[in-house]
Order: sequence, then structure tokens, then C-alpha cells
Amino acid sequence: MATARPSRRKVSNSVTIVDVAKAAGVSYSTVSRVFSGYEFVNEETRERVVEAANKLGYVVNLQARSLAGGRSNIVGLLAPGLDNGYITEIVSGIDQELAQHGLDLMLYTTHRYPGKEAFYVKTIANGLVDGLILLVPLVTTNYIQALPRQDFPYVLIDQTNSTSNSPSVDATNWQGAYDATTYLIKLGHRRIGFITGYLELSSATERLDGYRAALQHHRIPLDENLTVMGDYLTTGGYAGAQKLLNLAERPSAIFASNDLEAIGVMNAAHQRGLRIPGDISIIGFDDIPQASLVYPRLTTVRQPLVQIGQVAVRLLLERIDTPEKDARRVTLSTELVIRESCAPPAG
Amino acid sequence: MATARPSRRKVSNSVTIVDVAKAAGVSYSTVSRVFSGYEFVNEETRERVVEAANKLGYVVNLQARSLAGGRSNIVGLLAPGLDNGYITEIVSGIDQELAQHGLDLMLYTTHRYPGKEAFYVKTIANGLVDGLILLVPLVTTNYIQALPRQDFPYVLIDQTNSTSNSPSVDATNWQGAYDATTYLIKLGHRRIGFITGYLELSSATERLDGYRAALQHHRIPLDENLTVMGDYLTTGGYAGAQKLLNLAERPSAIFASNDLEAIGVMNAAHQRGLRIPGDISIIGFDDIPQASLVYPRLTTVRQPLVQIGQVAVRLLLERIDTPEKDARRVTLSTELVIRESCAPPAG
DNA sequence: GTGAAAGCGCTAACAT
DNA sequence: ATGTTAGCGCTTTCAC
Repeated sequence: MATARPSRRKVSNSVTIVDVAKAAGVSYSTVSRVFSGYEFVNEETRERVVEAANKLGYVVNLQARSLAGGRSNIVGLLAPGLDNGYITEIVSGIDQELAQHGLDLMLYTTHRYPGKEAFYVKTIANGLVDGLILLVPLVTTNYIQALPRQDFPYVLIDQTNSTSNSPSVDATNWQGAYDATTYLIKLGHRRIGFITGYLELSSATERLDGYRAALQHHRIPLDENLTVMGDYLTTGGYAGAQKLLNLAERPSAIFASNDLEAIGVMNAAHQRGLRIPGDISIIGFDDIPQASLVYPRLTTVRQPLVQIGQVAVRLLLERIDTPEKDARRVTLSTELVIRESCAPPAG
Repeated sequence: MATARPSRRKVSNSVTIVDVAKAAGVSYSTVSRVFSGYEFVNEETRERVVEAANKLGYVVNLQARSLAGGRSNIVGLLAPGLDNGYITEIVSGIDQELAQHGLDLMLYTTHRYPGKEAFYVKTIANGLVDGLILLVPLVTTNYIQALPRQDFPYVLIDQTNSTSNSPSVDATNWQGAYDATTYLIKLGHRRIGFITGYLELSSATERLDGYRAALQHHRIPLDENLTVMGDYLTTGGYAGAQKLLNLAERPSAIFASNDLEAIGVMNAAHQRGLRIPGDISIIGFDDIPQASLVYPRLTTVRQPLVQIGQVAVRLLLERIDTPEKDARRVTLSTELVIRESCAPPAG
């Protein structure tokens, strides 16, 4: 008895434009025209076709369309993962904007193929999507080079240190960090610890620079011990806080390069029985949803995350529709959000 | 001067199997065989092909493969949105498991097309993906009927009240609710408020039933006033808590049908200056990441969210590979996670 | 074991 | 305004 061997064929009971054409009594290219938005179709014919299609339950086969040279109306998103608020907020913005334009989203998460990103990007560009949004904050590879001949539409989020003139969206990282630091200084803090982000990223270096500039501007000498390395993750924030809090001359405030790190700092502080903000002030960056959930609620620098996603989509559509135009880079404003995690230093 | 009209053609500088075939000196069907995993290809030939492909930077065009009847190795996920921990945790599990099998994810969020879900599902099933995971907790439409002739592989998450025998994954909702309620009772609570979930969903009714069963089992009379309607959202939890806290005989504990609601309850309690758990105990359901972020940390019933996602993928693959086998339904265990939001009643 | 050829469902010239 | 035709890149018989 032969073993049942699984059929590799797809279910093929789908109705195609040929079926619709027959039912409507037109050629199948007319059907194609109707559904691909071609203007010059006789109104009567169009109605007949649409009616037939509805009756038969026709839905376009996107891969066929895409193969034949049309648009798939799918946009790809390359992201490290979906596991933090920073990303999901941006994705949410992307999603909203895409919906506005009747587009769909194809999601690729890279964390699973560390090191293979370039290949990944190539595959995507070679495939179904009309364009690609790159949200790859934790990856150093220069994806852009992998994009075939640069003529595949893409847009970068929060990655502006690349040499090429790519379309990109980001926020005023320097200014945001400057504002946060200034706020702490105005509260009376002089020893302000700083935990960096993942320094391969422009956002991280910009925030570091903003912090330093604010100190300098207020004539507070820079103490190198007060700057520790982080990685934009909670664990890194926790580790950084440990170093900072072990210092002989402990800082009275800590500025974490993002909220995830700030939450790690809060954990470390809580663990030592330090009161926030009584014993130590903590400030973050991003304003992810969790920032207003933690106790005390985190004072932070808001990035318009959702809007960043929306803008990314718009920029991408610009690239797709008018590739001859120059790439734009848009930088959105950050804003200090004062909540309960900062206070004047004790004593 | 004629206006530049944007080319609608896709970038077509990609290398195809024809190129590889030429370079390797074989017919292009041989190349196809090599890359589609056909066994009986001469080892030498295979090597030559692979080498040529690598040199040229060949990557398969998925839509072409899919069109021609092969698999796309893409799985579709239909979800309401990405805006809460419940979903992102599950997606994370899906993502991990997919990666294990070399599959990609195509994400559809439905919240944008309220009411059009059935059409949506049909489009997807007709298209690129090899199978579909339905994570549609906030939607009542019977998606399944939209799946062409039922022979398109799909799996349901947390939706078991459908009549058909669909493959599905869920958790022990009844038992979890029973355990949570019993825990509160053991702490000494007698007046336990309950905020329901979105009652169109089986998970919500099961949790309600579990709550009631526990009361009954401990001979605590059911007070209908103590059960208020919710919708699995934070706002609903907040509103429900208001009703409960306005009661003449206020409950000493509130069991929210999920953590999102519980967070709403906490907000309401905080707002009234009630201490948690001193003045009121609060318990949730799900154990989303935020549950351990709020203050005080939320006692809750853990669903193995990540695992649910993983299992969903495995079930789907079973459907794809062995459609002749019966659909399985797997129910994972919940577990009470005791943190700081519950205590014996005051006085 | 490998080549030749048909066709998946569609778009886009090119005709008319 | 509509029909005809040639592919898009691939899988899959069917030959040899």
C-alpha cells in the first residue's frame, strides 16, 4: 500500500479573470483593466464585469499581478522584533497609514537571522513587496548596499548615519537629550549619570552629544565615570545603573538613553531600596506606553513614534510614485514629558 | 516637453533561473529542481548550479514559485492590531516557531477594515500564503466560512466557540478563572467583583463561568451587581471598576477578565485614593509583560502566550502537510502568578 | 538524470 | 474602448 504523499499543489478552486471574462462576455484583458484601475473602460462594460466578478466571488491574485509587473500593494517592513513598545508604536503608525492607502503589510523580523540581514533584504526586494521600510535599530549591517542597484524603493527609520542619501525619518535626538539634561540641571542636579544607547546607531550618539552639550553649556564639568555604556535594552539599563550607583560619588540623577533602559534603572534603584525620585531622579527617552505604567510614572522625552511610522509610509510612497525626485529626510520634534520620576536632589 | 511618467514596471534586474542555467550550462528546469528540493539531481550538476547561483546572487522569486504551484513558505496572520501585550506575545511565539521552520510571516491587521474581514480572509487565502493563523479576538464574523471550501489550511487562536471542528489553540480559561477566584476567597474575600471580557468570545464566557463556579463551590451567594460588563480593554476595565466601586456595599476585591482591564481597574482605584492591595485587591488574567510593570505588580493568571503562538504554527503546519488528518485542538494550562496586588480584606 | 514545453493568473504593449 | 498577444519566473508533467 502506497503511503499517502501530501499534495504540494495549492488549492486551485479560485476563480480567475478568465472566468469573469466568460461570464461577462468580454475579453479577459478588459477584466484586468477594470480591476487594475484603468480609466477608459465603458461604464456599462465595467458594471457588467464587476457584477460578474461579485457573483463569482472573484478576488485578484496578488502574486500573479505582481509577477506580471503590476503592483502588489504590499509594503515590507524589516524590524528586529515586535517585543518592545518602541517598535510596536511605530508599526502601529505604519499600519494606520498603510490602511489609508489601501496597502498591506508584510512583516519580517530579523532577530532570527542574525548576520543574514543583507541576504534577507535582497530576497525581499526581489519579491512581492512594492517597497521596504527598514526599522533596524539593533543591526549594523549596511542594508542599503544590499538593495539591488539602489533602485528599489525603501525608507530608513531612525538610521541616518548611513553615507548614502536615503530617504529617512527620525527625531531630534540631540535636542531631546539636551532638553532632558537641562531639565535635570534646572532641578538642581549636578552629578547626572548617563547610560548610552547602542552606539552604532546615530540616535544613540546624538543623544550622548546632546547630554554633553547641555552639561557644557551649563558649565558642569564632564565626569567620564558618569557615562556608562548601554544597549537600548532593559538589561543594559539595569547593568549601567549598577555601575553608576556603585560609584563613590553617586549621581543624584540618571538619564537613560531610552525608556527601556530607564525601566532597568528603576529596577536597580528599587532593588537597593532607593526611592524615586526622592533618592534618585530618573529620566528616559521615547515615551513608550510602558513609561506611564511604571511606578513612579517616568519622566521622559517623547518621540512621536506613531507619527514616525506614518511619515515613513508617506516617504516610501513618494519613492514608489516619483522615483525621480530626490530623497527626503524628515526629522520630527521631540518633547519633554514631565511625570513623577524626577525631583530636585536630596539635601 | 512631455511629463516624465513614472514607470510602473518593477525593477527587473534580478537574476532568474534562466541566468543561472546559462552560467551553469544546464537547462533551467534543472536549476528549478535544485532549488525546489528535488532529490534526484546529479551531485555534480547540483554543485555546479549552486555555485553559479551564488556567484550571480540568485534568489528565488517567491511569487513566481507560488504562482507556478509551489509553496510560498509564507504564513499569514490575521490579528486585530499590534497594540497590546496579549497579541504581541503570541505573535512573538508565532514568529519564533516560524523561524524554526524557515517560514516568513505576512501580517494583516483587521482593525482597519471593520466588517470586511470575511472578504479579507478570502483574499488572503486566494493569495500568497500557504496557511493562515486567525487571531481575531475582537471580531464576531465567522471567518471560517469565508475560507474557500474549507480546504485552505488555517488555525484558530483563542476562538473555540465556532461550530466547525477547526484546528485551534487556547488555554484553560475556566480553570484559570476558577483558580483566581478561589485564591481571593482563600484570602478571605467574600465580595468579589468581576468584570467580564468581550462576551462574544469563548474565553470570556469561560472565565465568567469559572468565576461563578468558584463562588458556588465555596457557597458564596452570587450577587449579580458584582458582575459588570467589560470588553477586554483598559477603558472597559476602568468603567467597570467605577461601577463596582460606586456600589453601596463595595467589593473588597476585583477580578478583571484580563490584565488590560485590570490596569484600568488600578487606574480607577488609584484615582480614588484607594490603596492596592490595602483597600482593594485586584487580580487579572493573561500575564502580559505590563502586568509586572505596574505598581503594585499585578497578581494574575498566566496564559502561556508565547507557547500558544508556537503551538498555533505547529498545528498549521500539520494542516498543510497532512490535510487528511483530523484537526486537533490543544488547550494549554494556565497558572496563577502571585505578585503584590492582592491581600486579605481590610478589617 | 535532464531537457522541452505547458501553464499558473495577471499586466501591458500592440493592435484594431 | 476593447481584443490579441507576449511574457513575468517558476513548477511540473512528459519525453528522452
